[in-house]
Amino acid sequence: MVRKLATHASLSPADRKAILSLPFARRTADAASYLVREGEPPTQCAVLLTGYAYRQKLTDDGHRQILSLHIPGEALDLQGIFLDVADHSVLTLTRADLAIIPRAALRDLAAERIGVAHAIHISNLIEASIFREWVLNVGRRSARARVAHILCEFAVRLDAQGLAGPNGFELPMTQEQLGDATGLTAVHVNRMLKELQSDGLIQRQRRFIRFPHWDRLRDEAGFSERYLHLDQQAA
Amino acid sequence: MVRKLATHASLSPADRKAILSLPFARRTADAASYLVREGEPPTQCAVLLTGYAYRQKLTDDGHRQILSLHIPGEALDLQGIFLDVADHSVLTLTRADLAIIPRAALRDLAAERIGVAHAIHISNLIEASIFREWVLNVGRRSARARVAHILCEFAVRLDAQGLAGPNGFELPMTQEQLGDATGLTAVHVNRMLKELQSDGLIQRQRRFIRFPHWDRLRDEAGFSERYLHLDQQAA
DNA sequence: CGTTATCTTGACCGTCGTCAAACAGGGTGG
DNA sequence: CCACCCTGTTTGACGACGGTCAAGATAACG
Repeated sequence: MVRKLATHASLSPADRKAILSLPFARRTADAASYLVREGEPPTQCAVLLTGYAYRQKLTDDGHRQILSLHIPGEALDLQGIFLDVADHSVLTLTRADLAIIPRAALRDLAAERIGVAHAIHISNLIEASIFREWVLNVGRRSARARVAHILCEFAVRLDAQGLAGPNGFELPMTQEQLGDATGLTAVHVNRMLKELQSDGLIQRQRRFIRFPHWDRLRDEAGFSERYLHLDQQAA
Repeated sequence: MVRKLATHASLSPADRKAILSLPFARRTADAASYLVREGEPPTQCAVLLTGYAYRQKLTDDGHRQILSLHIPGEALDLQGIFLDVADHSVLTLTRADLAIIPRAALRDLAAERIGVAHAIHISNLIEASIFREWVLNVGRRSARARVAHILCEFAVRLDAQGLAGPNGFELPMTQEQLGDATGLTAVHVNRMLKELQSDGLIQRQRRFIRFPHWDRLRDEAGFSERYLHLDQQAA
């Protein structure tokens, strides 16, 4: 369960054993519960065993921006290990099973085993790359392309984790949340989804999404998976 | 000159010597010259001795988004060291003096000296935090607040590097570039600058900016310097 | 000086936000 | 099993923020 932690980006020889023998506590969290709170010092790192999560920031007048999405198997606060105060919050999107690892244990492990530290570093770098893509998405793309783009990213990442159904996936978020992730309002997200649907680029039933013409959607979104660094070499 | 590389975020004992004895080549680059090109494998890391730089990404229909700004003393491609292919480009904003360090040398040093690797890691984490703030800025703030915010960030970072004049600074970018950084058009950036000016929040003469009421501007921008992690502890 | 990039301003327009109401689904309790 | 409610989705009318286009003004630069 914890083994997916770092294999994503970088191989570790028998560092794996050390990771697997980290102390952890299992916990189940309801949907919409805080795992990290902006402004507080992080004390732990959670690994998503099941369920989804996201990060957010608020403007001082209360507008929310979602910064990233997290799918099962991902570690959630790998940068909080090394930063003294959280600059954003992390919340569950759905009910989720977590493995909670104390921050100190991870720090110690990283200090001892350079392979582990490196794997964490790579993972953080890839996340940073995703933030950069989101700056572009929210800053320079049309509403339609933004929505298409986030669907593409989600689909490709699910697929990379081996979680994608053969012909679609369940999108675990409301249109309100989709709006906060794309810098739009829920109403306008709805308009775009309907538009993509009536143009035949996606099919929906409830929150289950299907892509009849993946390549056309990809084009609309201007999506290129380069930024996900999926084939990043092991170090 | 290279010593500023990592001291920003984390102390290194006599790792400093190792950093200072890295091989490097000095080079002067004109304004608007590419240092890293999206899609290519990075081969080097440049440290900005003088001059300014920025990172950018393009949509497939040619719109540009600026992702971050870099001021003298900062290392420019500290994540390219560990990623196999660049997901964005890095360019100079002005004429700049650079110290070019081969990628392999830095990798080797990081592999040998865990303190150096850690310092690079922290630096990358802080950059990631800045990307997150930019997602928020571009996604959820009004045009006026976006422009105010980028001015605040630039001022505070200059000040942290000891480069701020007592009462203002030279903004080394055109309004077009300011637009690409904030997700706006140059025309609208101009409108916002004039508005901020006539409201007395900034003073300008040419590209030199002054802040008569720093706290009011800060409020307008919704700026909090937490995300810059300026007082991040040494590890 | 002339040439070019940048800044500035105005008029107009479109994308997207706002407000509000109707509608669907999924639980819960009677 | 059905009323009820709550959250989320859908739709329409309207308005505003910011984009577009174009022209003129101001530097910088050779």
